[in-house]
Amino acid sequence: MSTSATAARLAFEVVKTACSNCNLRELCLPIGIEPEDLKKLDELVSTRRRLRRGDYLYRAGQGFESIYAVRSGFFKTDVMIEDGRDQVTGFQMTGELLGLDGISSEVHTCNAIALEDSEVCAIPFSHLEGLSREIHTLQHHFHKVMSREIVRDHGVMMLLGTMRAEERLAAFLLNLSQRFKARGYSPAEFNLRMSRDEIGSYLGLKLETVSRAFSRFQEDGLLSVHQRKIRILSTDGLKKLMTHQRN
Amino acid sequence: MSTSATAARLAFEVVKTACSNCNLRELCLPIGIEPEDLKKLDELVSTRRRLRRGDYLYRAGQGFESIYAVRSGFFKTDVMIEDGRDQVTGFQMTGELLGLDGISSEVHTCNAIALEDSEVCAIPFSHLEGLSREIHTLQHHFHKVMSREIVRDHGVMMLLGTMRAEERLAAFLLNLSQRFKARGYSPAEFNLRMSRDEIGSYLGLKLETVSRAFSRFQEDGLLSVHQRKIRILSTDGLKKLMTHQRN
DNA sequence: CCCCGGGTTTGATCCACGTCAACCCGCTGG
DNA sequence: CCAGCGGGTTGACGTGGATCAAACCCGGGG
Repeated sequence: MSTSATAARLAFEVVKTACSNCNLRELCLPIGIEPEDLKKLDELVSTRRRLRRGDYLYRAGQGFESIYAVRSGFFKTDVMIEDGRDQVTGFQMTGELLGLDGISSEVHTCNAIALEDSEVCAIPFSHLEGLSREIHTLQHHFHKVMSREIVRDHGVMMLLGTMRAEERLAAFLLNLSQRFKARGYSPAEFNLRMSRDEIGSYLGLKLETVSRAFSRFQEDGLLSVHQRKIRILSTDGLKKLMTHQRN
Repeated sequence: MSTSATAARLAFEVVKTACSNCNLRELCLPIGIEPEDLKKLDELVSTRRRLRRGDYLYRAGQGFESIYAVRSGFFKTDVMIEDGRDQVTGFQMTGELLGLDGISSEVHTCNAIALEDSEVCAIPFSHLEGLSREIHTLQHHFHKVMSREIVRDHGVMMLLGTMRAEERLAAFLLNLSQRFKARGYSPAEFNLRMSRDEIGSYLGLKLETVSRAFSRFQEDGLLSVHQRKIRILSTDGLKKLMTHQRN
């Protein structure tokens, strides 16, 4: 498969990166590391990489060798099957990890695409494994991160398997809201980095359905929507919508 | 939550278990381990546990301390949300691991239930972490297993998000078939351990829809179905159904 | 032997979401 | 300033699967 075309123009740069003073330590990997281990940790991140909106961080089929921590920006990952159908499997924001799917077969199984200009730290996986043999807390934290990804996926399966359109969108918005909040941004007002189509793909809906759900939420006074600018007017309303409805 | 009721009657037994001569080594964890490491490995599995059909291996909310390898039998895992809705997140057979979801928060996030009389090896997670610091290949293999779980979940998300009822069932049957084959059983003829309802829950469908799809496959000569006894008559037919259809 | 009950099948009807199509809005570039 | 365009909204209509309901099948117990 000729996936290298656009990927080729991606620029690498070796940077003197310091995990030890990175202000998003807790979100990424190194939580609760002993001071004396911090300098070892700094060797972990060998390269920093900048991406422009639309750039691929990696593509399905490419060899796997690093996982990536989002330093800034916003990504989506998607998978594709033979017949051309594809689906967004996740959206990643600052402090979150990308590429865990590649470990199993040494090959990336999905595409990771920047939804806005972004910057990531590349963490060579073999280094990570090596270092996590020395630093217990790093090892354990990494395992937790992988496990959390599994739990998150179960949540999405639940959403896709049992929830109706408006519930899915409500769940999606509440999740985003909370993640923005955790990063110090307003949980009530933010703008979406992804299109209606991408939201739909993630939620197993068509973009028209997503659009209608947005309109409905606005009519009901739960939200104000202007293009991709979202303001949540009633978190409770959204939550109620999810829990209560039917079944 | 009073989850301890039925769980209480589960019997533990400390067994002299030997991973080193377990005939499903390759499926479970220890692949490609050096001979001298094998005896260390044997200390890993501290307890064996037998379960009867319907028994819970663990419940959502219980503290996490071990992962489990299925030695024999068949399990399902399911998650539940507040309002009572639940969904089957997976079916596990011989040689597969259970409990990876519990690592992230030290608490199990789903229920694991035996669908037939089964036996599992309990692998205390802290032991596993300790040993994987010594044995590189164990560490790496474990990471691969976790990653594979993530990839599998993405596949299910794809299925739930983009496939129609019959495609879902076809994909499900092909997957089962392949897993039976990998274990030395017939890929063409097997009997399902789970009810139509459980299949439906896993596939995001109602049991009636599952039942109708089975009937349709039978009419079309792809399958013969008698109760839970399945015989696949045309693997290609099932595959074609998945790839080709619509969209 | 029949009765009972859980799981399954099948049919008739309903409805949430998909599909198709028109239109709109805000941006970019000529 | 306007044209063109990609993304978004809205409406009319079709349909796949849910829902409701009845009947069936099979194993187990009296």
